[in-house]
Amino acid sequence: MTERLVKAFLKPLQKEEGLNISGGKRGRITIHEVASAAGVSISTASKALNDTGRMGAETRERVKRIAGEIGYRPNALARGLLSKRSFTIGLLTNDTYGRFTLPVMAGISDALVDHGVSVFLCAIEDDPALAQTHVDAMLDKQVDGIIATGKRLDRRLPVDLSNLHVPVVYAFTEGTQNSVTFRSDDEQGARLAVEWLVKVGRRRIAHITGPEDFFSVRERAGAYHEVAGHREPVLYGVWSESWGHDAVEQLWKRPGEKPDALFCGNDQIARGAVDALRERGIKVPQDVSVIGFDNWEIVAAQTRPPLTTVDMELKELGRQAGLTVLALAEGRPVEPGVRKLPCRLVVRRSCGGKPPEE
Amino acid sequence: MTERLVKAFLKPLQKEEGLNISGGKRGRITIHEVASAAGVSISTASKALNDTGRMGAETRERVKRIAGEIGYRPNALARGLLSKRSFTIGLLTNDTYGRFTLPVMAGISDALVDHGVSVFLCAIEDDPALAQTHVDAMLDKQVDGIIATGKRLDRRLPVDLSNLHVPVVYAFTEGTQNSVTFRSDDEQGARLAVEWLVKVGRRRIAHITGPEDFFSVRERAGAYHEVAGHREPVLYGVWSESWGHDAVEQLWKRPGEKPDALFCGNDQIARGAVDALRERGIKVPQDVSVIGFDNWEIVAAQTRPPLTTVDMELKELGRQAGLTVLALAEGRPVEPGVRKLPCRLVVRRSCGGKPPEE
DNA sequence: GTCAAGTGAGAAAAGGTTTTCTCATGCAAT
DNA sequence: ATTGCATGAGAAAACCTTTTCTCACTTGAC
Repeated sequence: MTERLVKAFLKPLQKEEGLNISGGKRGRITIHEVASAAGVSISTASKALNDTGRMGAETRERVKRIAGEIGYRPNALARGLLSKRSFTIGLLTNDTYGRFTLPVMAGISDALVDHGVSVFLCAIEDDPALAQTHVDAMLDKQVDGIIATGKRLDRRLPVDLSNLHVPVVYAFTEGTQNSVTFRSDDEQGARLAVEWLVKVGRRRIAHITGPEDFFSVRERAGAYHEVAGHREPVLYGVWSESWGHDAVEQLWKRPGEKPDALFCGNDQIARGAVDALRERGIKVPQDVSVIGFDNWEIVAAQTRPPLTTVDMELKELGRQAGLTVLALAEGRPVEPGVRKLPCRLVVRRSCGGKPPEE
Repeated sequence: MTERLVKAFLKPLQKEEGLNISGGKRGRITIHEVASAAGVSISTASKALNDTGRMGAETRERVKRIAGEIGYRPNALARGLLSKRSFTIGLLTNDTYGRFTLPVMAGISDALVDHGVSVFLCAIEDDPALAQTHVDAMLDKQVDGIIATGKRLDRRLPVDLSNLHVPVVYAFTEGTQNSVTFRSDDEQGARLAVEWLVKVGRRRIAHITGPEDFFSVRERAGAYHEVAGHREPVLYGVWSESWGHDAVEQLWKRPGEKPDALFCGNDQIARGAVDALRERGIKVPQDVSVIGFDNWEIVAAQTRPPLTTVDMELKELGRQAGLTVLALAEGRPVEPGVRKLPCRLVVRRSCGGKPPEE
């Protein structure tokens, strides 16, 4: 029974009987192997492979060819030790569900993979000690930079990143003085939504949204008032379907004319609202248009009818944050400040209207 | 205007005018600083800090104290170069939404952070070239191991990890011959679900589930038949709310007795089913019990009524995968094979019945 | 007073790479 | 025949640790 037990990194060269379980770094090929296989010194080999230094074209080619043939790959640890660049960055987040973090992460990764940069993901759940542990671990590993991200624009992560000796970029979370921060332009996004409702012919547009203490809630409400006027009330609540449901109940219980459109603070609220309308026999989008916010596919696309909503372009946000932290790591100049990225309207079926021409 | 531009890693010691944007690794304290501050050689300093070698207790204490005071932290790159351990592992996934990856990641991180291990997250979207790029980048960085995870138990990642010289563990994805694979015990989970329905008094239990080509679908259906018998049909479809909705329509359009319980293949299907039942005026859980699978909080908890469902304990799965890859990296013996982890019943309100005693 | 054993601490090598410096060769110009 | 210079390639240092080896000194025993 214990015969099948295996050990990784056995000292003696074990017979590989299909035991691909183990690994064992023994075999890793170094530049020494390349050099001796090509009959040159390691310095020449290094220069050949990096296209630096002076040497005969034939030598350079031969070294490169041989390196390729024997499958040489430079050890990033050794390289990083010397160059002070680990080609590694850290992504710190307190967003457990990954609603915001995942798209941001995808963008970062997308932007940096071509530069050979890998990303440490550290999920800290609003736990300062855990956060510090993760930050320390990353600093020890000589990350080239850190991107901090969260689930809310107006809150800080529970750890101080302001005096690190590596660059820090904030994405979708509150940054510090003199830092670079990327965020969505919620005002513009809200305007996009309300203008679309106007464009499809709605006039009595109500706004059902999240808790008023969210900065983005106030920004969106501000833009809503600007475009829609003050004819309909703003209903503040929580970020849940059931609040969307309840809010519709409230609105339809009031005397007087009912809204003909609902601008909802996120897709979950919108979904709750759509459900409540259906239960009242009100047709979406024929009788009432409903628009969401976030473009959380899993909610927006599965609602019946699928939700027209505002996408915060978090992937693009991540991409830019990634390129920025890379620029800082390479010592390129970057202007500090808050960068607002525009949102995008995603037209599905909950408002009526046709998608804008491509 | 350009005065505010900043450069990271400026050669000359720049005045820090609150420019916490830049970083600049200049200041990093090495063991040389510790040694000279303590008036000992670097070898003595190293031995003092690592509690190895022989030396006077007083010297050891002094070195440790001074290291703490000046904030010394060993460079993991240099350490890794020598020890062949980078205290870094890679998590490879093709699950874009993170539905399965995030809990697994949380478990891995949770288990390994205390060991000083950080995790590279690599999202490859079924793109073999991208996957290879990521794997190469991780190998170059000398990861101690790789965990492969996916969105489906019976599919491989689009990259061959079978002959790497680092250990590989599979979690929630199909592994290779002679590898270690962790997966949920879907059969046991399904049994848990159906037995619960029986326990709350249901007898005509239908099963609405995903595509039959999913291995886990067949496993769950098998367990369902075992417990519930063959009185009611199994409806195979897709993993969406609308399928859940449609399936209920189908079931209730048939002549004869209707089911008094629905065992759904995932929470989204369950949610669609609940919605369809409500539209028909059928009360959940009074008239019909509905149970889901996955315990995807965002769906299960927001459904009205909140869904009773089966949790696959993915975090625990991640934890075990993390500990296993660590064990392999350290050369400890691990038995290859597939490990099935038990699921857990999460009782909410969609079935009636009381949660089991704590 | 000599020897063996034990103690505290430092010197040096190793790990894999990049980079700077040095050296030898060959060739053209004087 | 000597000088000057361009060229190709290697030696060695550096990055930061850990670990092994060596050395000097003290102590106790004969």
